[in-house]
Amino acid sequence: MSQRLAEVAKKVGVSEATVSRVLNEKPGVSEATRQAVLTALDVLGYERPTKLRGERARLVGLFLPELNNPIFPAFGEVVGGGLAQNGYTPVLCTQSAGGITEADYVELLLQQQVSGVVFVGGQYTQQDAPHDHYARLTEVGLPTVLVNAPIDGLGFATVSTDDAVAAEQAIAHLHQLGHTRIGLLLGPRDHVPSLRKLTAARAVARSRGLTIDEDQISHSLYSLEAGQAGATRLLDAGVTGILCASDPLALGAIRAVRRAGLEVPTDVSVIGFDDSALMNAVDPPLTTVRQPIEPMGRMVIELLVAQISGAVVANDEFFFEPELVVRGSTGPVSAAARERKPT
Amino acid sequence: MSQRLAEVAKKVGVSEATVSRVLNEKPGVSEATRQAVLTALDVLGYERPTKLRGERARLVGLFLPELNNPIFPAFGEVVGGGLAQNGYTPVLCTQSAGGITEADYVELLLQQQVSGVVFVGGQYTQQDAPHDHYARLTEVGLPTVLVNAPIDGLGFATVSTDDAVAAEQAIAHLHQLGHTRIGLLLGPRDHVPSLRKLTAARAVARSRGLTIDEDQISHSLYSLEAGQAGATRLLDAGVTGILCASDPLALGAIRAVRRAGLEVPTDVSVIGFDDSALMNAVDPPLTTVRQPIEPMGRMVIELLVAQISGAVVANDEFFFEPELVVRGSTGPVSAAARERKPT
DNA sequence: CAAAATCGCGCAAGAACTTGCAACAATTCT
DNA sequence: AGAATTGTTGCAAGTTCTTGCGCGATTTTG
Repeated sequence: MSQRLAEVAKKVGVSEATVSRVLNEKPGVSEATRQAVLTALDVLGYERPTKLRGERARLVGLFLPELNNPIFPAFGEVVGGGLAQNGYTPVLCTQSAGGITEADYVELLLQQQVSGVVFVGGQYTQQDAPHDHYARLTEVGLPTVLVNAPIDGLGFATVSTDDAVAAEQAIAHLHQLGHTRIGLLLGPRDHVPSLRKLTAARAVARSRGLTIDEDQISHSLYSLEAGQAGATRLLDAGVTGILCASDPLALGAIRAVRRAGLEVPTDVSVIGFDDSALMNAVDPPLTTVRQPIEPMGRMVIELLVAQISGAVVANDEFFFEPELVVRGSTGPVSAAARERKPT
Repeated sequence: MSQRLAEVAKKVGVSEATVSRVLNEKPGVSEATRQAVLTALDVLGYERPTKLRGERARLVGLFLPELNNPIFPAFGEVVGGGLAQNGYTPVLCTQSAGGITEADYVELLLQQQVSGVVFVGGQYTQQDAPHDHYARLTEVGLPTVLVNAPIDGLGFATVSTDDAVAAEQAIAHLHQLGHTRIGLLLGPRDHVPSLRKLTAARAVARSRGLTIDEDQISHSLYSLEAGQAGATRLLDAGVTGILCASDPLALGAIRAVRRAGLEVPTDVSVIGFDDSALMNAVDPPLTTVRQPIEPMGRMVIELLVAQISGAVVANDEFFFEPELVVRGSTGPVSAAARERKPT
């Protein structure tokens, strides 16, 4: 490994001086020789010093928790597109089971000298998960934007859907349809957006004279199958309307309803959350609370780009109002349903 | 910018020698001093030489053409997970409109010294798109694996779903149900997998005494809306069964059928392709030809890892047999449908 | 067609970085 | 307590890389 520069020089048949000039973008080297040197550099596995790598690739880390729930690819598309338009290249980091951890990804991105990081989901959304690696980001002052949950004490700019409004709209919709026993199908117990929905739902319910007991709340993982299992428990508790924390959970709930020999929305109404792709094509078309991902994505880009260009942005949490999209999975509570009792 | 090392040394209050030792991970430096030097390095914006950036991040570029069609996130999940299990970090590259081109991404990955590249889709699947940047990959001998279409003359290992078998299964299924006027809703005219399906479908149709005329073939972009438009044309031609080149196209076709005042599958049968997520939850549940993405993904990983570790793998195209999944969007041709004539 | 200008390149001096060695301090052993 | 051991650091010599200068080749100009 010794005599690296000399070795390259010998390979191309030029002097060390010429190689050095190529490496430092100095003038006085013909294009032909320059290419020859660069080729030899690659052939010999010589790592080009950073200066030579064109202008620094302006990379931005983009964390998506998973790709199964279509809302995350959708966020990825919006944010990734916005980054590209601003001249940044998104490096998508998805947590795949058994693989690389979020902390590993953060180190990796720091090594790659990324210009910034966007988290659309990750450990920060779960209170009990390790949060230590986020401190690394503040340490080196890396521009960072979070989506849908803040991290206390680290002062990251955050862009969130207003979960309280979402819960309020959903509960109001169900209540107006005559539902009084409403179940909540949420994510894990320490998941911030789920907690926020829970708190808001309880408050709204109370103000409308309803109660949401413990057995009307189900925490599960964010998969269709887990949703089906959780919803089955809720049905046992006699609920006639289910508010779900994601669209896949809602699809699981619909499956659970059918498995119980009931129909949606005749016997049980189901509301999803996200309005991810194809939710108008499922059976029945899903009533759901839409996250305004386009404006949120634009805000994320704006905050990130501002930080990268050195501006000190307000490290507030910016809330975006969701929108209830009424389709076919909710309806008036039926007489039969009103009779149905907890088992 | 001169005297870089000396400058750092002065800042920390040690000799150049010590800084040099830290930079090269040499022993004989106390942990405290090491940290002090590293901090000063960051503070002064000194770019750490690559050696110091932990062990080289083993990156692998993963090209997905888009994220709207759920089959691509699904591929991403399988391949990304497999890479992680083998100690590689996937860098997902998705073509976002107006942003960075595929050629740019390739250059970027080369600069980042990736260990290999996987293409799940991209310009190589379209015969008329520029292919020049792929030659760069062979030039530097970067391990590369393609999915679902080969590139002539460059000798990349390729893993594909057998489009011929897919077309055969779909046509056979429709024919058995009594359909004789079968339409093809395909991707762009120069899209290799679509061409392969077209060729195979025509051959199978001929062997069964059917014909597929020009007006029974529709080429469009791969979006639900484009599919709807294309399918409308096919319905005008009087087809009773439509074979689509992707699931979103099939959903577009179903929408077109309904727009025409007809029903699926009573009046028109629709077959998708991919069996992407949620296709059993749409209305009606979609009959589709499943791409075996799990085994394909494993093969991709195997081929890539073998190449990275220096093995010379056969640059063949490996074909995987798809599987017809019969659900609710196909049914026997009705008397009314048989009467329906081209407009 | 020759003189002049320009360009590309190697030489060699010097700058930047690495490393063997010895000095010094802290700790452990006798 | 004193000696030995271990670990940390700076000095200075050795490598490796950068750059000013001039030579020769090629192109341009009168």
